[in-house]
Amino acid sequence: MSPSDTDPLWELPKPPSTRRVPAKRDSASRRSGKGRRQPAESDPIARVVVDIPLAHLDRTFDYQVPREHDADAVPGCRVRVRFAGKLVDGYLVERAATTDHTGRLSYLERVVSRERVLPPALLTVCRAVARRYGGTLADVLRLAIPPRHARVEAEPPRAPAAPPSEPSGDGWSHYPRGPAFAAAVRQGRAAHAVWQALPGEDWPRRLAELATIVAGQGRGAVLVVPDHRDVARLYAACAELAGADAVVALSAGLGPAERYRRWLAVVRGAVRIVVGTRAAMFAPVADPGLYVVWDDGDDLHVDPHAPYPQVRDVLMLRAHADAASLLVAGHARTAEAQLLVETGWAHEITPAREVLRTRAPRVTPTGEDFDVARDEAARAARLPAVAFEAARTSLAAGAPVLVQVPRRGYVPGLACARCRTSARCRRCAGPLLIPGARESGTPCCRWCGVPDPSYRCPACGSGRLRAVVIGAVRTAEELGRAFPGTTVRTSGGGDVLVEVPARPALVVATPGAEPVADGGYGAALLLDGWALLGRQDLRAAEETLRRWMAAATLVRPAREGGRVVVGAEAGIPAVQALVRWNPGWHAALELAERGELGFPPHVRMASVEGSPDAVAALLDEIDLPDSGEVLGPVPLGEVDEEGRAERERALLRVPREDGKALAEAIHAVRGVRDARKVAEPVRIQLDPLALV
DNA sequence: ATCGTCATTTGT
DNA sequence: CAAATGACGATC
Repeated sequence: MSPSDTDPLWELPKPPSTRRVPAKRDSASRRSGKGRRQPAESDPIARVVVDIPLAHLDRTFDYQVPREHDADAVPGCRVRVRFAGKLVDGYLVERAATTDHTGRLSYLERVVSRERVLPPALLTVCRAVARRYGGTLADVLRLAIPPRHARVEAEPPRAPAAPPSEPSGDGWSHYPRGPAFAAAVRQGRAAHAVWQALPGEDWPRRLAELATIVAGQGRGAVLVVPDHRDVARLYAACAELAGADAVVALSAGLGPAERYRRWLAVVRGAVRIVVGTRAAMFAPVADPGLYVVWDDGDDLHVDPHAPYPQVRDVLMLRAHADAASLLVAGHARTAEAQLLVETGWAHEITPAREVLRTRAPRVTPTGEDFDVARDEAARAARLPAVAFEAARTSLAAGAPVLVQVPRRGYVPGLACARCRTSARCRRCAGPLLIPGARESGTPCCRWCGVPDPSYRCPACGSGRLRAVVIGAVRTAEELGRAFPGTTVRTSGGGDVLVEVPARPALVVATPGAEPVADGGYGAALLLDGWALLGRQDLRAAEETLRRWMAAATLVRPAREGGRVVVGAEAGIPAVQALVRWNPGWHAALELAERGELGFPPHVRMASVEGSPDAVAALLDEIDLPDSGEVLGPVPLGEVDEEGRAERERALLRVPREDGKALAEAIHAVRGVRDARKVAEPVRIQLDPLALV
């Protein structure tokens, strides 16, 4: 403690004096020195979570509360404590009268501020998330609580918003179960639903209606979307309906001051509706009544920091803990969401078939043997005739055309040369690849490493395999030449358009970066289906459909001429699902298939990644439940002549019901390794999204 | 980083 | 056999 803490005059300039300064410092330091500190009279013990990411220190530690900090040391506040000789940050989670600790207790070094940044409900959530992922509470708290900004904390607090008047929620009448869900939310019942939005649906408005209903009841709502463009749209809708003072937007890139300012408004209970990207999944709204995740299949919903929590899963934990409603929403549907439906945990909210017919665009598949357009320039761009015609018609009608092109950098995989079925390992059903990304050689399983020199396609019996390579991205220029005189705009990478006007233009976008078109696109061309579907990833089909639907939903209804041309064979389930606009059917298929192959979400998996020695050591130490399996390890990245790589990965697999045991095993093995100060890092991720 | 514990070495 | 030294592990 510095003298300035006990002597308010310390830092003021002092008149010249003959008094000896050291004498004054002596008395000040003695007053605050260790020997002189007195414990608070009531509840002198503070239980503290220290901000140290070591698994064996993942518990609370007891300290004494010095009498002078008695009033400030409130549960949930930030503190500084001396821990093993070092000053570290921590959170005071509880005041108590007694301690179990037998040794001497240190005093809290400092109460950073009285602000209760870790209220009990947030602590409960963070503990649950840490348990769920086999991670530490300190790691989760870092994701959940933004860094302090002292000046912002000292500002006058934001005035609490008055409950907004309730909207009608009529927009939900297009969905047979929609009104019932809205009513359940209004009545404060814990309703769970998986919502499939209509094509062209004003989904920000629909979600804003639900959030406003909840806020109207004086309760809170947390709505999480993939990126900041979605945040902007959803925030605007909520602010319009509930009033700007009832809503905050939380997204990355706000800057530390503004981020903390808005977050403080939430934790202080001044706002009822939080709209944000993934970090907002922890937003500590008061009295939560509704949690929403939009487009839960988007990989942006996984936080890239340990323990890598996923938004849908965290919101499920919260909804359960708070007896709040949960809405898993999107145009498409993940296998995980389908599991919620099939187990009866959630109801599905799907559009009425007759409404769907009036809203969906007309979808035309065009496989590999398409008729190339006769037009010379279109031929050069390798445009199928139907695609060329659809685009030309749209442009002639004055409407923009969306062209979806894949991002670069997908890992090529192997598929049957005849029927295109993905090649999978016969032992563990992992994806087959030729090591070293070479043209020829023996295919090996990417998961368990077992070579399969005599692979035969289980679907058609063919023994020939072909690499599914990513086709060259058609450049905007190439397309532009097929439509001379047409404006070509691009959206993707670091340069993402939010909206385009209702004028003729070609809009070339990568998945996830499609701008919204004023009045809708006249057509969308989804031309690189093979590139998307051919990715050697567990989620390739689901992900492809999700991206197609995200693009197709921006197109006008068929009866207004809206057309979607998809560059893939009509027989492929994902194409069928798009044509019939039935993502639920596809998700059910996907889920069933994953069940047969022993994949998530029927099982829980964890990936273990690091140097070969480190991975081997960890696999040796981990105490898996009897039902657990180890797949691999297999090399990652470049492989030398003997098939060795710098890094390896193994997968752990358990039946779903043993997920808890898997998380506990991961936490335990981390504890042992951290305690031994094993330097070699191993990345352990539960429920990894990519299982390439 | 620092402290306490416990085993080992050293001094009587 | 007691005191000094040091390795180790927990860390309030």
